[in-house]
Amino acid sequence: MDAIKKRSDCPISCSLDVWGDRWSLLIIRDLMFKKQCTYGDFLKSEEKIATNILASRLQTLEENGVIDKLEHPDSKAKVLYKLTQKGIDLLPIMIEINLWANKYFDLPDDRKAVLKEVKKDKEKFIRDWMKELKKQ
Amino acid sequence: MDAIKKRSDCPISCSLDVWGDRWSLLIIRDLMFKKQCTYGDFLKSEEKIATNILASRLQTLEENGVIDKLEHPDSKAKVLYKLTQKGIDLLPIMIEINLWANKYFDLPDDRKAVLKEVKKDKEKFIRDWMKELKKQ
DNA sequence: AAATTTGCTTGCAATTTGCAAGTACAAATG
DNA sequence: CATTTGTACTTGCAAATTGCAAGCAAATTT
Repeated sequence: MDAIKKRSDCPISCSLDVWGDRWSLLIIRDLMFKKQCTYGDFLKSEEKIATNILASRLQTLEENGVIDKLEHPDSKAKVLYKLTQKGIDLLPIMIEINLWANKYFDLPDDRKAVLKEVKKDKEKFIRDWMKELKKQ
Repeated sequence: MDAIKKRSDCPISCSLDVWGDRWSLLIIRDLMFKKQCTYGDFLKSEEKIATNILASRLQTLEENGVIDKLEHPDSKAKVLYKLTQKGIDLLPIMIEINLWANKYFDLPDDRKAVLKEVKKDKEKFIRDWMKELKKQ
């Protein structure tokens, strides 16, 4: 549906064409924290994404190979969304966004605590978290 | 004009509220490569941003302290835009986006070459480039 | 069998985008 | 010094996107 409409060959531009809107990275964030989410999980997030926007973003992210849909083990009515390797590889970007935000916004204490950990050994943190995300 | 309409206290969400649209990071990219740009320079970029969108984004980025306007030494008709420290601090995010894009898109050769350099010593690359950006 | 949950889709008003044209001021040109 | 050109925007408007509310079909629970 959302055809591939590359604006240029610039890496930043290409990346933005995939996830450069106000919502996609929040979906990806949810999947990084929670590993797997249902449609309803995304709707429950703090930012209150509209259901039609969510459906549209999930489709685009899937079409671009960033996320995957899979059957829920408990119920055919539910759908599980998870990150692909391409999605998992966005983790370093996520971390850097967090670190930037930590410098320029006043974040909730629990977030600040995590970022303190990140700073101790960024490489290791990313490596460990990626391993976690790949587990399933 | 664009009032501060935070969707949540999440660092990703706060960051997206500042530069999370299809154009802002391209403006920031231009400033990272070229250090200083005029209004016309931005318009010349490959992605062909519309002039009204450009004006609106420059204003929002300035209001959020990411970029600064300054007088052009040669002419009062020209305006120079540059990154603030807050803008310069987006460099690690930019680098990670580049590295991700390098893994999943086929980039122009010159870009690939730079990223090969980056990978040799990411920390140093960022440090050196930041120093360059701070020079003026 | 009826009610509820789940993952969407549909309709529509409001906002945002994108294109084209216009404007005001500065600077260069003749 | 009058006119053209350059620079940084603004304005108008159609088209696309967003966001809210309601609807819907299949699966599950009661």
